[in-house]
Amino acid sequence: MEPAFHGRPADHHPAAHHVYLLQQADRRRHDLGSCQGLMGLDSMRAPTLRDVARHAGVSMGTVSHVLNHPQKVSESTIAKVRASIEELGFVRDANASSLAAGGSRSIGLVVIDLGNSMFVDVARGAQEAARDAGLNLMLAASQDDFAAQGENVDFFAEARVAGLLLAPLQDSSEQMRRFSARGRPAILVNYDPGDEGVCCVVVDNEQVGYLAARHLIEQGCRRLLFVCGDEAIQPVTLRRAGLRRAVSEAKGVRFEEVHTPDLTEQSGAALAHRVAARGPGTRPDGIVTVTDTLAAGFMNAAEALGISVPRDMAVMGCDDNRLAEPTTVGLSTVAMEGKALGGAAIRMLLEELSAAAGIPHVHQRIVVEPRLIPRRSTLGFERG
Amino acid sequence: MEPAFHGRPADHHPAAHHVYLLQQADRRRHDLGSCQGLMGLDSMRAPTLRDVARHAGVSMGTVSHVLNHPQKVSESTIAKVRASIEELGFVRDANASSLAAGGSRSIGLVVIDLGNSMFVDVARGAQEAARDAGLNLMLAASQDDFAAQGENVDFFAEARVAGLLLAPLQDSSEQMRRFSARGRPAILVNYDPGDEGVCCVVVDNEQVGYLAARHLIEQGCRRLLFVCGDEAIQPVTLRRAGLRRAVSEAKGVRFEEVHTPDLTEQSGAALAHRVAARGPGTRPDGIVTVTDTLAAGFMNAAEALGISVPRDMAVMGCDDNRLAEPTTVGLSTVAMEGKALGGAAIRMLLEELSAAAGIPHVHQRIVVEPRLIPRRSTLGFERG
DNA sequence: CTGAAAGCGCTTACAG
DNA sequence: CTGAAAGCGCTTACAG
Repeated sequence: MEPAFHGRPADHHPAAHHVYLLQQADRRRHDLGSCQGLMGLDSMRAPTLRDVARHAGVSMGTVSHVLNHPQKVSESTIAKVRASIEELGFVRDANASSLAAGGSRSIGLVVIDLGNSMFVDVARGAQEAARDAGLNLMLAASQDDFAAQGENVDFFAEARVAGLLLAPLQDSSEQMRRFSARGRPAILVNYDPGDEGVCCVVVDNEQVGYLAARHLIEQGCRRLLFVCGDEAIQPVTLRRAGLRRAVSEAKGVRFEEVHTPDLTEQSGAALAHRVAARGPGTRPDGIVTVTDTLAAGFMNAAEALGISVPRDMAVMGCDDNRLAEPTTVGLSTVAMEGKALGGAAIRMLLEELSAAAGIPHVHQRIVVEPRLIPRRSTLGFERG
Repeated sequence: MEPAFHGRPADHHPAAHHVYLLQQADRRRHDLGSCQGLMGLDSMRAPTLRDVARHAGVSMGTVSHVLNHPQKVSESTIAKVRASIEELGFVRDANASSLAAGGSRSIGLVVIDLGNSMFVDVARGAQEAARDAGLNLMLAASQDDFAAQGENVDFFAEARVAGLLLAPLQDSSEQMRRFSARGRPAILVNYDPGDEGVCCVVVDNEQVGYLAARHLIEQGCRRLLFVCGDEAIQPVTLRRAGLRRAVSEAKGVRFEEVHTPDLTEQSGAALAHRVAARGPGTRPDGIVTVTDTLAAGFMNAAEALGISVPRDMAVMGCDDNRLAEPTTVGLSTVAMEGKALGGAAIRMLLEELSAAAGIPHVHQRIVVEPRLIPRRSTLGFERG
């Protein structure tokens, strides 16, 4: 068989293919013919706005107006210019455009990780709202790496985007400052900076913890275990506070806290071993992990260790992270409404962008309520 | 309580806050002081490369070299320039940079939808590979909208990215042509163009269907139902072919095909009603839906209609789409290895980019094998 | 190793 | 409504 680049086999209609190629070549030559003599153009050079202007017999300013302010141009001129654009296959250079105009219609979204469906939802919600507003949304994911997040923020700063949405897991004020120094607005998503210097859209993470613990208590659990992971992350701290509040409101509920080195499945699995080692009598009857990932690791390991969820023990996660490892039984959790977060963040940014023109902007803080999602991992628990 | 913009309450350390503000102001004045008299600068203007050059006492070319080709500059000059950059808070303008240099180090990824975890995985795999290669990856999601996909492709064409990754669901050659006209490489992900004009990285979708059907047959199913949705989408067509191949290899297996208007849960649920209406004797004992979404809709509706999965009927999806609605019982499926696709696509693009410098590039086609993931929805089936 | 200058492809006052 | 011209902030040969 011939190598692919020698041509297509006969049964692939080589003739039609050839004709097509010739048409392409013809067209190119024809399109640029009028200016070639004058300019000494390389016929392979991509057409610029100047080429369009010459082809249409108007000035560059007029072409630019057709592109950006068509209401300032007569119908007939618009038609003429559009035809030339079409014929030459002109694609404007957004870099030159932004440079000359001093800004772009794009906004950047930096998300810490796409491995948590919460952030995927934020991206989808933001994308939708941005499109509705006629803005371009560019997404950058940081693979759970704080340094990469900083590079992404810098990237958008260098790109001179109109505004930024940042969904971090920890204090990123330094990274944001670098961005905001240019005077462009930035909004925090799912992170509460705790002061009034920045707009933010957050989920009530204290309530997340509260709903989780209260649900377990309502299911009849009386010996709770909170699995808290690394405390440095804001959602973890807040959720823990909510867990405690739920316990303090109930009567006769004991609880203990365990800190895992991180929030991975592995840590969840390791915890299952520790719990199993305890012996049935002293084990907790309800577990809340601060993330679904931990819960998934725990449940999948517990099974093999002879702990049955939910019969022996109810388990709750937090996040409604559908990208966490699947569990044998549906995992009850508290959902974060990421789409709502993303949409609200875009609308907030739009407000700040339009406010930039004179009106003093007051930084806002929108709080979205979380939602309990009970599934089999807790609904099947029966107090023994 | 006072409104937030009147200032912070005393217990927030207002003094420290004030000091901080003053430091900021001082610094600004100091930094720009040296050039203000000469240039009549507005002290609020963001510093440019020219400002850095003056501040460091070198030419703009040298500053540019420090940024882009530090090996061409002496140690001492680099240090001097970097200090000025730091002190002025200079952030280079990527638009100007790309314009002058005639290209960027960014590559674009256009994904049809982030609601299918397959594409999230593609994005993550591509992100990782791009970062390893020192490239920036910009992601644009199209919300399952073909026109939006085209706009995203055009956006990257206008941004003059170095290359493009496109993960569509249908023939997008027209959109790609507009991009490639600039001579920049583009790679298709998860879509096979069927000719040699484009590089692509695809999953063997025929094999996806084959694995799904064979698995059901191995579980003992003898009356299969294929739920095919809209045939216009390439993966659907191929998977259906694979399903048929598996049946033709087996003995004594009957099958029928059903076409749903689309691939949504609602269609899956509607199908459950039709199947339930048939009466137990004539129902299929194994169902393959071409997407997990359809399967989820089916399963969740079937439950309420008195059909028990997997006892009465085994159900398989395709995609391993973890963003599909959760099902009461784990859904068996065939996974697409999106991360591998994304990573391979980036490496392919890098190859094409370096090949651009003279060596004729031969378009390639990488095929990734799918992977069967058996879960409860089929493993619990017992031939009745 | 460093500097002066042309130019990348647009946009936007400014005149007509 | 249209055109000529300055300028956006960089990079890159080209000389020194």
